[in-house]
Amino acid sequence: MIKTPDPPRPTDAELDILAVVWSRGPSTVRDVHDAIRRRKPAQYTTILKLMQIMAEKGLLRRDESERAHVYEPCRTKEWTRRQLAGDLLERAFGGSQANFVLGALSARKASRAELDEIRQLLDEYEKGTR
Amino acid sequence: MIKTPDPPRPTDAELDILAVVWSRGPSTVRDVHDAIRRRKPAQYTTILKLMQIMAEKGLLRRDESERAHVYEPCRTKEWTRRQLAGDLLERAFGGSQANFVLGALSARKASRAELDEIRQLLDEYEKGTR
DNA sequence: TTGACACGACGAAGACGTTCGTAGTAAAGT
DNA sequence: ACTTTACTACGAACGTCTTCGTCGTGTCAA
Repeated sequence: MIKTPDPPRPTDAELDILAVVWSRGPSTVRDVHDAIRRRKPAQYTTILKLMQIMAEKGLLRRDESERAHVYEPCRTKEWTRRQLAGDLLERAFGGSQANFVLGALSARKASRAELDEIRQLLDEYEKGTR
Repeated sequence: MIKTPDPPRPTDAELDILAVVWSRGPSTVRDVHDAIRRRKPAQYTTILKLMQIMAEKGLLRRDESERAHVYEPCRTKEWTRRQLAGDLLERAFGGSQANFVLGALSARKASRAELDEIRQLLDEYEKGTR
């Protein structure tokens, strides 16, 4: 059984691309380029090169059966988010989840609905680990 | 009134140094080097260079009145954590604080005490914004 | 068939991050 | 006085990230 090694933490530009693929599903370079272009100027070949590198790194996998290759993430959104959150949690928050949450709340004002959502999430989490 | 521009996001190596200064308070290069050395091999001049660069960037400020310069953060731990959390929140979690919290919880099992701490934090947060 | 177009491959440049060796200098010990 | 030690400063090397231009090739329409 082949154990694919964990891909490295995505860089900033790579995360932008992942965000597009997460929301769009399997995408071509053109799809991603069009999406990113809406928010900031970017050359097509820049996105292409990045996605090729991401495929090498194991962040994306690609289907070459069509002329325009179709890319999708190797790892789920949840897996990658967990890695990123865990990394920041350890490195900047000393592993304190409470401080981590406080960081998120102080970064941006949370709505009432959002707070309720978090509370519900905590309840379910506790239920699951009990 | 002079408005010092926000310093850039600290890099990985820079965050290691900030973590030391956060826990130790104002420190010399030697202090930081000794602390970091305990966890991984590092040359003294590597730490020195990094801290000099951090001072240029506005991440650290230094007091040169003593022979061994004393460094301290320009921004509070809380400010920097807020920046880092906010950055990751937007870029990897689409701004969803609930998903952000879920990421933290799934990265590492939370103890009962930690969950309670988070709940209390939510209550106080809501009280403060009401 | 030929021209316009879309696509992937590739190389290279420039910025940045990280590491370390060397040099210069002041202080402290012998 | 002289040597050793503890600092800072600096430059250089190396890798990584990001960006872009160019090339070759396949596709489609006139």
